[in-house]
Amino acid sequence: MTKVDKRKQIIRTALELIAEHGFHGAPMAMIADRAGVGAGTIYRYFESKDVLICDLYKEIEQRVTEVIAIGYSPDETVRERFIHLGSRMIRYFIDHPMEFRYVEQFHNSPYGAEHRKEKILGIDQGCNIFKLLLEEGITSGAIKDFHLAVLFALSFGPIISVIRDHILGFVQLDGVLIERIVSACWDGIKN
Amino acid sequence: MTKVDKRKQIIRTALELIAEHGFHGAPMAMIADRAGVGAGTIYRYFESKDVLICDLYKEIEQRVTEVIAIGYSPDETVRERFIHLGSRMIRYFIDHPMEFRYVEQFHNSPYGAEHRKEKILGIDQGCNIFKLLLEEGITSGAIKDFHLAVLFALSFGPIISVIRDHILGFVQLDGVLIERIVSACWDGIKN
DNA sequence: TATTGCGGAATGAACATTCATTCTATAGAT
DNA sequence: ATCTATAGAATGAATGTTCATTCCGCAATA
Repeated sequence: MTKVDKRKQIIRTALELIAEHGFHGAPMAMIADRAGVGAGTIYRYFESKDVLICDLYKEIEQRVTEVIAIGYSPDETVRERFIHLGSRMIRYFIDHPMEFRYVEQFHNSPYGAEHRKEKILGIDQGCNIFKLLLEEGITSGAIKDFHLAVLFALSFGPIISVIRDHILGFVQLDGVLIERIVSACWDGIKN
Repeated sequence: MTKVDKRKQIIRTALELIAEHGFHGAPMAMIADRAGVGAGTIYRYFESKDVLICDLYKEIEQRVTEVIAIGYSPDETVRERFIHLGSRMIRYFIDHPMEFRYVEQFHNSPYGAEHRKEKILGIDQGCNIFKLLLEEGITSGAIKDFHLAVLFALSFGPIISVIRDHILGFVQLDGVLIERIVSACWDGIKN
């Protein structure tokens, strides 16, 4: 196995185990075992478990950002673009349920709090497109004049919730339903 | 200290420590210490840490259920009742931020998965009023005909999200804003 | 042969839980 | 009223377990 492969293998295994069993149900020894490497080897690629966890998060965040931006056209109406981003996000996480579960775990942990603080201060790349879109909507009068955090809550809150329900098997989402749901979110924020 | 007081003290301390530092940042020894009891004493009241954690959750759930039902009148319109429940829930958690953080931690943990499964099978007392209200809304045509899980997502998703933002200091919620937000949620689910 | 990467046993810290002991409060005896 | 016996509550040091991390000898490669 090459160096790059080994790193990938470790990251992939960590994702699987942590998504399924949580940070504390995924000991380094188990990750090493399932990844087919020695326990010590992980430390050649990641300084500590914390670093591994954070690096993995960053990788996922970047992948999501890239994917939801595909096919995004500034020429469309605010509503159309909102539906585009919302739908793509739901689709991405439905196709990558482990990444979703991982991200959720991350957000609800000490790492998440840290992460949020950084985001509110600096530039949050992850939601940048969304942010710009919502701001444009407020300015043009298409969207209710709420604080940005509230608009995020009204948009992402249901989306996250619905993805979780799908992954847990409570609902079965398909293309039509996804569109209807994102459209309902839009009804919540539109003027 | 009486027996009842001691139990209360242990539960209260567990709530504080776990809300702030997470399940794994709140060792039994620390809980005992801050509660002013011996480490072994906790085990006279709770069989294990797991039981303590679950009992505490149940207590919070019950308190919330009771409080949001106050002043609820079946005579009001579906919309009015929806606003009532949503607003009261936001208010309750704003007034009890530690309970909110605790509940969030609980939901995003192995306990939470277990809990969800039980809920979907049996009678979930916690959201029973909400459930009945939404079902009535669907029947009467006041609410969009979505799967119940989706309606829950559209209603609670933003509410949870917005409470968290308030507690973290991103937004400052007041009576007017709360009403506007819950009203926006209603716009999302109404027909 | 020298160098680099690897594995996995060894280490030590952190924790939940236990249990032998101490304390406390009540009841009965004097 | 005072003293003693007893049950049950409380205690916290000791235990055993579970990890993250380190370390050292081995193997592959150059």
